[in-house]
Amino acid sequence: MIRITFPDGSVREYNQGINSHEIAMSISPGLAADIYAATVNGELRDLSQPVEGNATVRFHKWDDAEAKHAFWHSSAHLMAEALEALYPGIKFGIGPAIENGFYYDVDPGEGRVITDADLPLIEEKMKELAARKSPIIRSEVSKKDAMDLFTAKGDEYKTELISDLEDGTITLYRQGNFTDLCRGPHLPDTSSIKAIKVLSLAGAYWRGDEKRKMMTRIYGITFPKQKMLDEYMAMLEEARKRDHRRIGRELELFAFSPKVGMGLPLWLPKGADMKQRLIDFMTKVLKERGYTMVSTPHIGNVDLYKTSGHYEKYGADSFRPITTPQEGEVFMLKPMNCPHHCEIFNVTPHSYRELPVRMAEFGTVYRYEQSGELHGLTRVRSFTQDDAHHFCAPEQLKEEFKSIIDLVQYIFKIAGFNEFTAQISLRDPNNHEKYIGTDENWEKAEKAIIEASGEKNLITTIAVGEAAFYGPKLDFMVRDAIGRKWQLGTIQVDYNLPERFGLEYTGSDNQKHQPVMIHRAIFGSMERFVAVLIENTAGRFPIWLTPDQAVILPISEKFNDYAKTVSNFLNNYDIRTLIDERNEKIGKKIRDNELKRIPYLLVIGEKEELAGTVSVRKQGEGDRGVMKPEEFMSLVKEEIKKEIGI
RNA sequence: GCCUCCUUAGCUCAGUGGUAGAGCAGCUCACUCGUAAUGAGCAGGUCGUGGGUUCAACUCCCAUGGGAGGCUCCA
Repeated sequence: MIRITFPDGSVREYNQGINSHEIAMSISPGLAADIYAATVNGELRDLSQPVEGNATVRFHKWDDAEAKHAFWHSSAHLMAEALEALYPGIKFGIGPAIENGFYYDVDPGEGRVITDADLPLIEEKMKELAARKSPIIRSEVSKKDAMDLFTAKGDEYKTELISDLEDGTITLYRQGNFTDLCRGPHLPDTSSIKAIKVLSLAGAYWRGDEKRKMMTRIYGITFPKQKMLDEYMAMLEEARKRDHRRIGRELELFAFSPKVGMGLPLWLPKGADMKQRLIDFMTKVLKERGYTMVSTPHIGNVDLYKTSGHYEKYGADSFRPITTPQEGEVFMLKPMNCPHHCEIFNVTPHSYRELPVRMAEFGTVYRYEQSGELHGLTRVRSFTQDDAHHFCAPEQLKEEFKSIIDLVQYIFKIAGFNEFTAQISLRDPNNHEKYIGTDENWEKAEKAIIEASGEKNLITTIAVGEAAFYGPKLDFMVRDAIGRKWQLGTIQVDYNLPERFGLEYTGSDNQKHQPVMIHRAIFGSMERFVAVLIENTAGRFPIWLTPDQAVILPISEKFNDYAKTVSNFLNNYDIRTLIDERNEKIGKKIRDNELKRIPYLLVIGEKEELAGTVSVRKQGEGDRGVMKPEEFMSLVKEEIKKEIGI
């Protein structure tokens, strides 16, 4: 008999050789049907693997990442089995579970191409195979046997993977006619894979190396219930509707023109207006928080970037240098603002009494991103950073961090991102050569970040070894309305540039000291921030920010004059108000303006003109009743005050 | 950059080896209207660009521009 301990502390006894699935079954068949993997003595295992000896067992239901992982990993194998049946001789790379579903990288073989039209066929085959309820069988093999098996099959990708593995740790999983090299864990059989969708195709380099072969990556997702798949597909559809590129065009916020150049955004009047409003708001907040605004040119002498080290690091991947009629004179488009800011710091001598210096700029930078990397406003070749640099003494780091975290929290709240997390990136303690700066300073900085985050109650994860070579950092991730994560703000400590630019200040000891530099951005870039804002709000922006706050809808052209009176009144009070003067029925005007996401629709007709009122309709919510223009104005002002406190 | 796919009117999309269609948007006219699409008419495209095959190309082939998804979340 063996003793099994459960997470709640209870203990049950079983015969030798029992597996997790059978244990779950003994508790209740309902539980057994709900679980997909088990953690046995802290190790993630197949349900069908026997439990040896006394053990603690924790079952994983669907909501656990471990369960989804096993489920999707087995689904990847199921897809591979289908692919092998459909395309004999196909070769397999890797096929992992991912955050949403799974993929398999395959090489269909010379001259064979898998296209979108094939996806439904693969899906059908998977359904057919899943219905066979084949058991998924694990086996441990020697390195040699594994090598022989996949060599015989001619699968050079698997043999390459095996050659990197330790003998004695290699396991295979087989279901039906398909055997795969795999660590597991897996489902006991394919019967629980009920809802299957093969989603898309993509190219992916073998082992992520662009010098190696391009594999065909097939993405899919599966669920134990059809309803869950339906919900997932609905979520994808919702994400598609919120796509900032689509909404950006519909609401006339921004555009791209191949003639201007790919990745170079054109801000249309409404989008430019919104962007400027964000900049104005941020500028006001920064000034209140002890920042000084600076402004620097869009180009800089190549020597500037040689000094900063950016030329060496990014020069080859960037826009080409700009030459002038003057022999030997070379400029570059500015890829970042920091070198310019360092030179501003260097213009005057500094005393410890002035520190910290907080220098901010909405600086437009230019980076030659690879054409395939470009994406809407989130990945562009010219963008405006809400950049700032703090120059401070090492002992001021923690306070500076706290002030920035505070600012980030404030701005995110106003922008409507109520849920966010932060990642602290520290250096790899075993690889000191990789980093610049003294151990003492690194320890100080890392301690400052960790303590500041703790004191500001940030939810953080710590990533060891993820720091930049020049310093540790703190990155912020927001979660949007449909659960997607976006990286927005970043705070980075830098010991590199102060050294390269010879920055210094005079301390209380009358000695020269090197300041520490902090790079930080809250929005990240105006482009990216607007994109995330669009996707988060689906174009229903906060009223303080939205391009048009109200639109007046006259019932007929007879009331256009009264509409002008009301619109003049509201515009005088800075309520951004339009009139829909088109000769259309009121239903049509309402529909069109609802689709434009204008927060308030003011219907006016004979009754309103006689009473001197407006009939207020809130976007997406419907009729709010009749009120005087003054009352409506106060209502909007009140709402803005709630949003941004002004 | 690389892989797969897409590229037809301002937008969303049909379409066929015999030189183009719809809806919406736009314009004009009528209606002067009460909370998510009034009706009629008009106009709008050398089918992304450049080659090739063909009696004939929007359609087939090649090149090129642009767009979409993706390019380790590791056996």
